[in-house]
Amino acid sequence: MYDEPLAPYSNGSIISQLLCKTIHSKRALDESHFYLSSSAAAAAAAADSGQEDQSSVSSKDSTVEAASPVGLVSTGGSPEGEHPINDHLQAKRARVENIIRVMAGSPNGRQHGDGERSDADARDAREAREAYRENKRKQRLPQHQDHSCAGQVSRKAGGGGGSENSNAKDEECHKLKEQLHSMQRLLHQLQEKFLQVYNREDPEYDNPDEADMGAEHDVLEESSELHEDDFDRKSRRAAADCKDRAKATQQRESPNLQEALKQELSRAVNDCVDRVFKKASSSGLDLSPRQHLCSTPELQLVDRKSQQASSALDPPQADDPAAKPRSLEYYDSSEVQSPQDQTEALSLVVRKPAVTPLSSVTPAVKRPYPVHQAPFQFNYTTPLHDSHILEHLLKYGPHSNFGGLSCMPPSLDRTSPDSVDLPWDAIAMRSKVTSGHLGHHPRSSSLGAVTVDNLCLPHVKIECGELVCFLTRRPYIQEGLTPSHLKKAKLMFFYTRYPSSNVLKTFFPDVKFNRCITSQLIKWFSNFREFYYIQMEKFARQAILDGVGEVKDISVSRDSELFRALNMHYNKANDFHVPDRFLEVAEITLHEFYNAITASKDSDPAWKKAIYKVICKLDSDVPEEFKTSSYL
DNA sequence: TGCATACCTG
DNA sequence: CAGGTATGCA
Repeated sequence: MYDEPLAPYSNGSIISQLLCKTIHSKRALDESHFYLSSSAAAAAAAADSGQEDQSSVSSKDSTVEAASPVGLVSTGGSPEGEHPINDHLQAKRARVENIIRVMAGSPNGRQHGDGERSDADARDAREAREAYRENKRKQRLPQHQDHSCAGQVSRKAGGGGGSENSNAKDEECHKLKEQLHSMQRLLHQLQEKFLQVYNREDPEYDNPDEADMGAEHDVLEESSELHEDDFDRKSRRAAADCKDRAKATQQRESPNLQEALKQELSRAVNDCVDRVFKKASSSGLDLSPRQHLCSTPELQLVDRKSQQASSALDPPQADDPAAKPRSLEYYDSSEVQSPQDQTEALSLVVRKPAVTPLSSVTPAVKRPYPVHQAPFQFNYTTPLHDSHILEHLLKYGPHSNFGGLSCMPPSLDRTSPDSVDLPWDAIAMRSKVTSGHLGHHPRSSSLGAVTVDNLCLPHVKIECGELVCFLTRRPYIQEGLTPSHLKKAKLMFFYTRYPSSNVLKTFFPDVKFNRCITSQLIKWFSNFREFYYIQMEKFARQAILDGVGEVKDISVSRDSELFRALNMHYNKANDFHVPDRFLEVAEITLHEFYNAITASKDSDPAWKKAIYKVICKLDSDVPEEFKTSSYL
């Protein structure tokens, strides 16, 4: 949808085009306040939005705005309107692109120049932008305001240009505005992230809510030689700098804005990279990306299926329907067998010798990133394009990646054979352990999401809720019972109606048993029995009502109504073959009820107890397969 | 008493 | 299915 309107500006990336075309109109948009905190912004925005179509007295920004198809200078709104300022804008374009490149990879991450930016790059940028906007659309309520604003500008433009020739033009204008919005959001997010970078460098977070987000803080803190006051001063100064610069640039010309952006972004990124590496190296951490981030089975799987690598390794926006189920399988199959190993789960996380060269892991990478690249690059050993990385950065910020890195154990047992393929779980758990405050923290889900996303697990697109679910219910030893456990219990009921606590512990090895959990499990089976016996009594009475004269005339087969009722209850998905023995037991139970009822024993309040006593002896052994939770 | 289970209810 | 209550046993 963006191709068409941008076609006339095809010699640059979309980012360039957008910047070139519309960066000066930013103040007409609702997010203009991003650059400043004073009323000047509102005034400027109001002035722009209210007058730009009526007067040419507006600032230079408005002049540039005119370069867009809706402007005054270029009457027809043709692209030619740009030419008078081409050099100027191209210089800015190059700088801003450089900013993005700096963020997307290391300064030397890009190996080709601006002129080599391909259509693919532009496409990636567009996709990233779209995906980003898509994400934000769900997160931001005031989003519709953006659209209305854009719509206003668009309409306004049509009238101001005096050219009513086209809905098409309006449409294009509208699209451009939307794109501009996206870009501005991107920039907005960029600045926010970098402000956060500085803020979080403060060992004493001002905002405790973000404490768990700053897992890197733990790392930095350990070996930090900087005095707390230094951090404090620095962060404050940086924040103030940003605001001042933004304000200043708002009031001055756009080159300054870009310069400010460039400087802030570059400085923040570089600073963080340096610091992380410095601290990491001084504390003996191995931040080699391959060791930590490319050793998941998913990636290896992808490696084997290199043809599908690009799609499979696409960042989260590439929805892979099979992704989550597969992840769950990995999880389930990788559980530890012994509850005692629980504390060892940490060591299960990232291991796999992972000496695989980066290039072999990511065969699609055309320009492999150096090892000493920007931190967020660490987490992308996948053939991501800059735009993807940018998106990632915008979504989670460099800190997020630092957080992910810092979640990595200081010393990994890379030779550990029981490499577990569930980095997110493991990481989450480690985070819980190392940072100690992940547990029920409201922001824990964010960290989890970030961590997940940083681990080269593009297929692991986990919603916050799901992640919380994971974090709370399934480290390697289960602390709570899940629907899967319930299902398993139900299937076990086909074998045992009265499982002992030992049996339960044996067949739920991934559950950390405590009094509560045990009670819950026992309660489950109690409920199962309850339903079972209710059905038995019901069908027994029905048989009697139906005139069945003899017990032997009562049988239970897979076609029986009774069996269907039971199967529906315990094996709803009907994906489990109910053992014949269960049919036998059911038939016996039915007979017991029939006999008792026909013998009028049901007048005794405790008449069922005798039946229970019989049935409880009919339990069979639960198959060994049930011991593996992956059986589910 | 404390625990386990059955029974009842929502 | 879980919570609450009742019952029975050691």
